[in-house]
Amino acid sequence: MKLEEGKSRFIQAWGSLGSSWGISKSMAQIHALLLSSPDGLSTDEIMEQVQLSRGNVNTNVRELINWRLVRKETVLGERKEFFVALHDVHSIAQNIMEERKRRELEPVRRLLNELKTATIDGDKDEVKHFQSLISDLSDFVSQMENLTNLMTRINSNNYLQKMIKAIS
Amino acid sequence: MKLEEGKSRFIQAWGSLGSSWGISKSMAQIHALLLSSPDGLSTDEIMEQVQLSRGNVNTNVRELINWRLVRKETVLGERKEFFVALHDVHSIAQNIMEERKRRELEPVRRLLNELKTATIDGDKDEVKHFQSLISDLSDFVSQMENLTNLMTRINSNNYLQKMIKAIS
DNA sequence: CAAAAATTTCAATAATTATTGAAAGTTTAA
DNA sequence: TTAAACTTTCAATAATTATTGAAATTTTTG
Repeated sequence: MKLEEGKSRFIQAWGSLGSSWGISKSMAQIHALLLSSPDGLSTDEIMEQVQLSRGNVNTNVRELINWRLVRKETVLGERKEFFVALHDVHSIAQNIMEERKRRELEPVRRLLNELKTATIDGDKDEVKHFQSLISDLSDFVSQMENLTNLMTRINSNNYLQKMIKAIS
Repeated sequence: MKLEEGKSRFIQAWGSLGSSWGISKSMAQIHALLLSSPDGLSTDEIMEQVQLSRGNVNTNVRELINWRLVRKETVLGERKEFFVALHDVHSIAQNIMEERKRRELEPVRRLLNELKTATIDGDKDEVKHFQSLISDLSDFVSQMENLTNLMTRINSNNYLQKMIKAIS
C-alpha cells in the first residue's frame, strides 16, 4: 500500500468515526491529516488534502486548537500559518478527556445539584424514588470524574499503567 | 418544587445532554422518564408525558431495549406492554460502556489492525511516522479497553471503588 | 501608507439525522 | 373467526447540523 493511500484511508475512516462520536466529520478528518503529517500544514495544504472549503478548514482548525489538539506554528520567512498536531497519544487522550468532561459531565453536575438541593413535593414514595435516582446519578458522575483523573495520571505513570492492566 | 416539575426538568435537561452525546433527544428523554418512574409505563403514557409520536416512542424504546437499559414487562390482565428502566446506576453505566465500546472502539480497532498489517511504501521517515502513529493509537485503544473493564469491575467491588478514589 | 497576502465571518445552502403519523401487521379475547 | 387493541414500519417531512464561498477584516511587507 502506498503511504498516500494509507493516510487517505486513515483520514476517511477517522472522519466517519468522528461523526459517530459527537465530532464533525471535517474536524476529525483534519485532525487525522495533521496527526499523520510530521510537520505542520498550511490552510491551503489542508484544503487540498482533505478537499474542504477554506471556511470549513479555518473553523475546524480553530476548534482543534480550542481542544488543545493542534497548535499554530509560524515558519521563518513564511507569511502564512502552519498547523501542527499534538503527536503524543497520551496527551491527546488527556486533552480529549478534559474537554469531554467539561462539556458532558459539568452540565450534568449542574442539573443534578439543582435538583438535589430543591425541596420536592408529591407522593412520598415517588419523591423518594426520584431523589434516590438523583443521588445515585450524582455519585456516578463523581466516579466518572475520578476515573477521568485516573486516566490522566496513567500518562505519567508506567507503574499505574501496569496496575490497571493487572486488575482489569 | 412539585415532583412533576422536577421530573420534567430532569427529562428536558437529560434530552439536551443526550444530543450533545451521540444519542437522540427522544431516546434520552424517554430514558429519563422511565428512570424517574418507579413502575413501568405504557407506550401511551410515554407519548403523553414526553409529547412524542407513537412511532418515535416505539423506535426509541426498542433502541433502549437494545442498549439493555429498559425491559418490557407485561401486567396480568393488561393487554398492552409496559416498559421499565433498569434502575441500578452501576448496571446502567456498565451497559452504556459496553455499547459504546462495541460501537466506538471496535471499528477503530478494525481500521488500525488493517493499517498495522499492511506494508506501506513511501518516504522512509514519513512511513515511520505514520506507522508509529498507528501503533500508538492501537496501544491507546487497548488501554481504553482495560479502563472500560476496570469500570465494569468497580460495580461489584467496593474496595476497588475506594482505591480508585484514593489514587485519583 | 497602499496593496498584497492571509484570515475570519456569516448568510445561504447542502447534507444529515430525527420525527411524524397513517397504513400495514400482529396479537388477543370473546 | 372476527373485531378491537395494540405494535411496527416507513415514506414524507421537519429540524438540526455541517459546509460553502464570497465579502469583510486583519496582518504583513515594501
